[in-house]
Amino acid sequence: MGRWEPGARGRLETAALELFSENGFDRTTVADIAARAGVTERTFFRYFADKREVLFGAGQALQEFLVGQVAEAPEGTSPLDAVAGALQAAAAEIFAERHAFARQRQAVIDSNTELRERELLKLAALTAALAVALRDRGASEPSASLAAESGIAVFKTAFVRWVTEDNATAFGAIIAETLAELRAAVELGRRPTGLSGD
Amino acid sequence: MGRWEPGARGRLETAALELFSENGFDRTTVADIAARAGVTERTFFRYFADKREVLFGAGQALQEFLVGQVAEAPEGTSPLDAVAGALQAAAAEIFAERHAFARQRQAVIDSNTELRERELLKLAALTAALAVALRDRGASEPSASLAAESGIAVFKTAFVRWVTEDNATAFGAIIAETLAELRAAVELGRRPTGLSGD
DNA sequence: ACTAGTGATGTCAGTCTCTGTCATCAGAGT
DNA sequence: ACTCTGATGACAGAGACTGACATCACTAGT
Repeated sequence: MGRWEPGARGRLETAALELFSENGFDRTTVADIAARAGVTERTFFRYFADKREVLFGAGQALQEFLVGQVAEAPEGTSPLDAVAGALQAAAAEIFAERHAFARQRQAVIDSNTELRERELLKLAALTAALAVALRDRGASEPSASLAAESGIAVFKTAFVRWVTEDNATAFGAIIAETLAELRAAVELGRRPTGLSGD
Repeated sequence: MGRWEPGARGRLETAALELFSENGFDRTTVADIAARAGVTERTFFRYFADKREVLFGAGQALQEFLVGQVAEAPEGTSPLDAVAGALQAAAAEIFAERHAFARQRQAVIDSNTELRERELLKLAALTAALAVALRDRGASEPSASLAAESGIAVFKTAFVRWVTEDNATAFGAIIAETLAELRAAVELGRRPTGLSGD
């Protein structure tokens, strides 16, 4: 393993979040981050493919967790419910104790378009992985992708609320409410409304 | 207006799509594009904020069209139906005659992560704009965003099918089918399934 | 201990994206 | 002709990222 000061990766992640919070993403150079972490610019790029990636290391773990949860959902669970259940589990086991961290991180991301762009890419990858997991448990194709998309839409919407509200309302409760809203919104259109339609 | 050879913007867009198709996005430099278009690299960056943006000029027009359609939807139309109606209109009036172009463009985008990233950003902006349009016609907040997200999910899924299938099936028909699939997928979960839930 | 091997890091040179600044040039209005 | 304006060119430079090679600390084998 490493022979130098261990934990270079973690130091880089911490340094980056601090500097982005203090000075903003654009006004922080990779050289700045590397200096604070006590390594070289070159080393930064050995750990992270690009400057933005330093903020998204945890995404991989979340994705694996959610995919695992979907795979283990009780048989007979509908695709959307399987995703919703996975989100509930993540809310309890991953997000619950990281409200402060999530806020700081999200504030940085929201303040910069490039970072929001990367976040969307990560969410799209997550959506695709969930669709695969749903197919693996028997869902057919258009449904699997749509359930995954809907589930992530719920997650995005709920996450904004959770991070925005000062009093850290239980993330799981917000997810449940948001899912109900989605169902209501989609069902609303069921009744004929005079729109030309098909 | 321009005093030099007019249409610099269009020439840059054409040159970029050609070169990206021929050599790939990474192996094409902005200098290459500018040279083929008969301008300088500096001029490229006067028209487009960055190298990727040259492929997304049409997005703005599409967004305005869809927002306009949503605004004009008959009163009483549900949010999701308003979005679906707008998509139908766009399918007929914008996409119908551009199947070949859409395929080429999408092939380029799909072959590069950075471009897919930008595409996601554009779709997110579109989603946000639709949510605003829905609120303007009376939708409440969580519903507006969720309807917009769901509508865009339908669009994304349907677009993939439309571009993938060789025989250019009517885009509108695919959209209608996909919307029905979404409703089925979301309703499935309505019945209790033994999932812990709330 | 001595020596070779391994993995993480440093060093350096270079390409490409993107920006700021100033000069230039064609055409419109006077 | 004279000026004003808007688009473009020319240049310099910062910063992101890459490839190639050297180095150093520790490990394993002898």
